[in-house]
Amino acid sequence: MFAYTAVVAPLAGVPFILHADLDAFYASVEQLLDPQLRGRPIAVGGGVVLAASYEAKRYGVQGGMSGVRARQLCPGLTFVHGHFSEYQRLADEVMAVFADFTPAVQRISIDEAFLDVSGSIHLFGPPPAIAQQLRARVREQVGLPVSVGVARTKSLAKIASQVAKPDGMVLIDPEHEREFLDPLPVGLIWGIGPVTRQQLADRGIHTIGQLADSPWHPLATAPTDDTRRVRANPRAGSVGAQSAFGRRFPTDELLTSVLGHLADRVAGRLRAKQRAGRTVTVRVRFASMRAVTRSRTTADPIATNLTLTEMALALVRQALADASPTHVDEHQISLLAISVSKLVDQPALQLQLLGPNTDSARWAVDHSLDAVRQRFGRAAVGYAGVALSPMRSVPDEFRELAEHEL
DNA sequence: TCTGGGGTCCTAGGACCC
DNA sequence: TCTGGGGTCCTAGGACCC
Repeated sequence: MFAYTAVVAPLAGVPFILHADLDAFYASVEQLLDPQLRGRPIAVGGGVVLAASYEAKRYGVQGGMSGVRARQLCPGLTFVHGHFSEYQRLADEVMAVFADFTPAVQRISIDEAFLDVSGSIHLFGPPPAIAQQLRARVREQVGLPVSVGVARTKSLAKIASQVAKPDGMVLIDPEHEREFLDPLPVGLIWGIGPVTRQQLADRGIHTIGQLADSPWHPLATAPTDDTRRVRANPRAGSVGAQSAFGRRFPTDELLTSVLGHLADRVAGRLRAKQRAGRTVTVRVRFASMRAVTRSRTTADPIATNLTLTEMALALVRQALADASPTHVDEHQISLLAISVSKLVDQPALQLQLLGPNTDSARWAVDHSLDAVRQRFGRAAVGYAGVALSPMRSVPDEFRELAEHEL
């Protein structure tokens, strides 16, 4: 790992952004909770690897990989069950530490955040010193390793934190950005994934410097041109849920049971935050892995299980009817998803004032079920016709960690 | 052994209005 | 009969991120 150690004199008007990223977060928490796991290759999960420790990553084990494949790559791998509520609690503690350094904290997932520290310099010193204090406090107070990138823009800070991993700090000096970036692989740029990386590689472009000097430069906004601000607590623009279930024929039983379950999750989250949405989108993935989407926008916002289920069912049937499978693998489907967007606030009071239309009656029913669940737990009331889904590949607690604030 | 689940953003075409 | 251009909303697909 290399770092610019020169302390940068704060340039007037130059913003300083930190990107702080907890290292192998779930796996690090498991190693924190159980000292016997420290220094060993571990994976959280079972059938699917949800997270891997650095010791396991060295063998090529990655999140999303099947457990079988992971064991092939790393025979000494230890699987542990996740302590999901601990992940949330410890990550929240880390964010609280961040907030001690600046109010301008934008959390972008459970385990990483941007901080604008431009206004904190007079309190804590130059940005690299702030980054090191922050890392030390997270280590002492929470016990977890965190890597931090320091730079003039969000994109640059994000690149810097990746270079800093594991457990390091990297500053990109605003006066030497190109020198720093040029030798790095293009894949480090936020927004350049496997597809774009391959397209660039086909044209002989592998480094950021080569990209900057090429005609394809506009493919991605240059990290140095990034003007996005650190925004505290942006609200989610959509809510969704999906379920993968291997290959199955799209029978009425399958569609109603899976869509009912998904609609229950999505609409329940909307009601819990007094929100509703006007656009319903479904996604159908065939056994061939080809996926299609169908969406519909309504005049009235939706937040009830039954209305959402009905709309989703109609859209999925439409998608299946349009498909006319030419491929044998498109007679069966492997995933269904529901997403609701164009969200609006919908306080309960406001809904009651709308009068006794169908959806407000449904809303009242759902709302009382929500109340029962709040008191006695989710399992207390099953959705009509939906026993607990027999094909859940990932625990609900894990799903909840990925949910964004509505 | 086929490849989980939560999101965001961008593009492009068509409908519709002025 | 044929013709313009701008703006907004909706739909579908896809890349990407954690």
